[in-house]
Amino acid sequence: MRITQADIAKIANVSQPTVSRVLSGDSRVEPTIRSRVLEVMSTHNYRPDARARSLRQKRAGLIGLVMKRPKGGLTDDPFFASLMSAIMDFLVGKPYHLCADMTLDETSQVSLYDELLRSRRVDGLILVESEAKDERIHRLQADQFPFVLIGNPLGNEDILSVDNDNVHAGRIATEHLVAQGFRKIGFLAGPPETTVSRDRIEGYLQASRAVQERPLVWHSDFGANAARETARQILESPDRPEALVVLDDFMAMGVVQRLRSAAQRVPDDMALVSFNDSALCQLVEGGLTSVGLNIESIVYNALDRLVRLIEDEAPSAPHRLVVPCELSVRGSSVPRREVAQR
Amino acid sequence: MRITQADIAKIANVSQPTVSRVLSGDSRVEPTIRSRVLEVMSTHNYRPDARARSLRQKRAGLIGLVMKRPKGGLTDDPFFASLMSAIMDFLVGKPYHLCADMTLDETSQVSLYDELLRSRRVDGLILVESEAKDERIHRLQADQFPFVLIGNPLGNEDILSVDNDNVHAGRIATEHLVAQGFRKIGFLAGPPETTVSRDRIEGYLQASRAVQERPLVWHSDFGANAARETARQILESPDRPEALVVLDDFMAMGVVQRLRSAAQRVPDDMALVSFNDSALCQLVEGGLTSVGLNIESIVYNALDRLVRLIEDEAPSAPHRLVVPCELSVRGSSVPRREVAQR
DNA sequence: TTGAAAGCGATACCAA
DNA sequence: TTGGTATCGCTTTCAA
Repeated sequence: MRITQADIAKIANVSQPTVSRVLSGDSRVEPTIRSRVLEVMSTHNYRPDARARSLRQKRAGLIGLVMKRPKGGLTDDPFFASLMSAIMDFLVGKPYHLCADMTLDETSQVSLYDELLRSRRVDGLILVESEAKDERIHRLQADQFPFVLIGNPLGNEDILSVDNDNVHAGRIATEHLVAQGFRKIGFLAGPPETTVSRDRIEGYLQASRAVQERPLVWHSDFGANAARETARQILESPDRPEALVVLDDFMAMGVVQRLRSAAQRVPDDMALVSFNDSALCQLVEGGLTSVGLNIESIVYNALDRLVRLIEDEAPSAPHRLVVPCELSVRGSSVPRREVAQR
Repeated sequence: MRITQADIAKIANVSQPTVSRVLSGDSRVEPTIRSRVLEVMSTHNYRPDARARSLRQKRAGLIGLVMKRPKGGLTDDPFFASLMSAIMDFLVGKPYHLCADMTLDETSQVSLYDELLRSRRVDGLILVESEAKDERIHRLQADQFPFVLIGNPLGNEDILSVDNDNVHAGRIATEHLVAQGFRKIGFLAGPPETTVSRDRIEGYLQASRAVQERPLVWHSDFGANAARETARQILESPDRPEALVVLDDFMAMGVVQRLRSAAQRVPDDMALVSFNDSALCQLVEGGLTSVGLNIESIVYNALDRLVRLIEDEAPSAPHRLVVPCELSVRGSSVPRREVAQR
C-alpha cells in the first residue's frame, strides 16, 4: 500500500486536513508545523494521488488530442510531427499533460470523444483536421466542454479556433508561380472533404484565374505514396501542367520521387510549391519552395486560449485567430534561366 | 452539474449500486431492470466518471511516455514519429490512453517521473533512450512500478525490456560496406553517452577490424543540422573515409546535404548506410541503404508486455526481448560499377 | 490555527 | 437479486 496523506498526518502528529493545507500552500498554518509536515513528506517521498485530487477539484490535468488516421498513418506525417512537437513544447512545466489518442474511423472517433469528455477524463480538447460537417463540434458545444479547433470553424462564430488563412496560403503559393512566369499551373490536393484542401484550392482558383482559363485540380490521399501514384497520372495527363502546387511537403516528396523515376527534373520539367515548410524541403535537391504555416505559433496560441478557457479566465482574445503564413522560396519554383540571370 | 450514477438510479427507480452492476455487466441483475437502467443511461448519455472509477479501482487507464528533448526537438525526428505512430496504433481500441510528456533536462525528467508514478497518474511507463546510468530505473524498481524499457537494459536482468540488438545492427551495416569493397569506413554517431550510439559503434568496431587498422568514429548531436556540420569536418579530415555508417536516417540526410553542397556524389565520393529505414530513405536520389529496426514490432511487444504486467497476468515472456533488424540495400552503398555489372 | 466531518463518484462487501 | 454502507485519497466547509 502506498503512502497517503493520512499516513503523513499520523507521522507528523497533525490532522490530515493540515497536511492538505501545507500541500496547497495555505497561509494559516503554523511555520513549525508546516516545516515538520514538509519534512515528513519529503523523507517519505510523498506525492498526492492525482486521481483523488482531480475527483475533488475540477481539474484533471490532462488535455486531449484525437487524430483520425489509418494504421501507421502517423509515421512520416510532417503536420503531425510539428503538431506534437509544438504541443509538448507548450506543456513543458505546465500543470497539464497531453492525452493522445488515435482512431481509425469516424464512428470510433465520436465515441472516443464521448469517452474523453463525458467521463471527465480530460479538461479540454484540441481538435484538428476539421471536416465540413463535424459532429464532434456539436457534441462539445452541447456539453459546453472546453475545446479549441486548430482549423477552419467554417463560419461557426461560437468556436474558439486558431488557424492559418488557408485560402490566402493557397493564393500566395499560386501567385508566386504566376510571378515566376508559369502559365499552366495545377493543384494536387488531399481528400476533397478536408477543409484544408478546400481552402487552399479556393486560393489557387483565385490566383490561377489570372493566367489560365481552366483550373487543374487533382485529389489524392495523404502521404508520399498516394501522391506518387497520382503524380504519375498527372504527368501522363493531356492536361499536364508546367507547375504544381502540392498540399503538403510529404505529398510533394511523392511527386519528386515520381519525377525522378521518370527522369524528369525540378523545376525544368515541373515546378513545385508545397505547404508546411518542414525540414523535408531542404532535402530535395535545390530545395523545395513551401508555404510556412507557423504551426508552433498556431499551437501556442491554441493551447494558451484553451488553458484560459479551462481555468475560466476571461478569454479576452478574439474567437478566431488567424496566424499569418509566409512563403519560403527555394529552387523548386524558380526557373533555371532566372537563377542564371542573378 | 453533470449526471452521475445516483441520478440514473433515481430516474430508473433502482439503487445506485444496481446501476454500477449494470455498468460492469454483472450477471445477477434482473433483465427487466437491466434494460430499464440501460435505457435511462443511454437517453441521458451517461458515462461513468473516469476519475472516480480509477480512484476506486487500481487502473487509471493511462500509459505514460516521457521524452527528453530540447525545445522543438521532436520535429523531424524519425524515431519519435515511428514510436508515437506505433504506440497510438497499439492503443487503438484498448482501454488505455497515452499520456505523453516532454522534459528539457535530466532534473525535470526525474521529477516528472515522480509526478507521474507516485501520484498514480499513470498505470505504467514506457522508457526510451536509456542512458548508461539511469536514475529513473532505480526509482521505478524501488517503487515496483510497472514499466518497460525500449532500449538496452545494460545487464540489468530484472528489467522488462524490448530492443534491437544494436551491436548486431552496427555490425551488419558495416559488414555490408565491407562486402561492397570499401576499405576505409567511418562511423558518425550521436552523443557518446547514449547506449544506442555505444552499441552500434561496438558493432562497427567488430566488423571494421577486418579491413582497417584504425576505427574512425565521429560524434555529433542528433538531427540533420548537427550532422551536416560534423559531416563538413569529416569530409575535410585527413582521415576522410570512403564510406560512412550514420546513426540514423535524419543524420544521414544532413550528410547528404553537405555532400551535395560540396558537389560530391553518393555513393561515388562517399557511400552511406544508416539506421531506421524510414520513409526518408526513399527521398534520397538513388535511395539510402538503411538498417530497418522494426520499431512497430518493438513497440507492439513492449506495450503488450507492459499491459500484461499492469494487469498482473503472468509475464510469461522473457525479460529481455530482442527484435531482429534487417538491412535494406539501396543505391547509397552500392558502387556504380557494380550496378552496371548487373 | 487546527481538527472533525462531509462529500467528490464510483466500486465492493455485506446483509436482507 | 437487491439495497445499505464503507471506502478510495483528497479538498473543503464548519466548529472549536
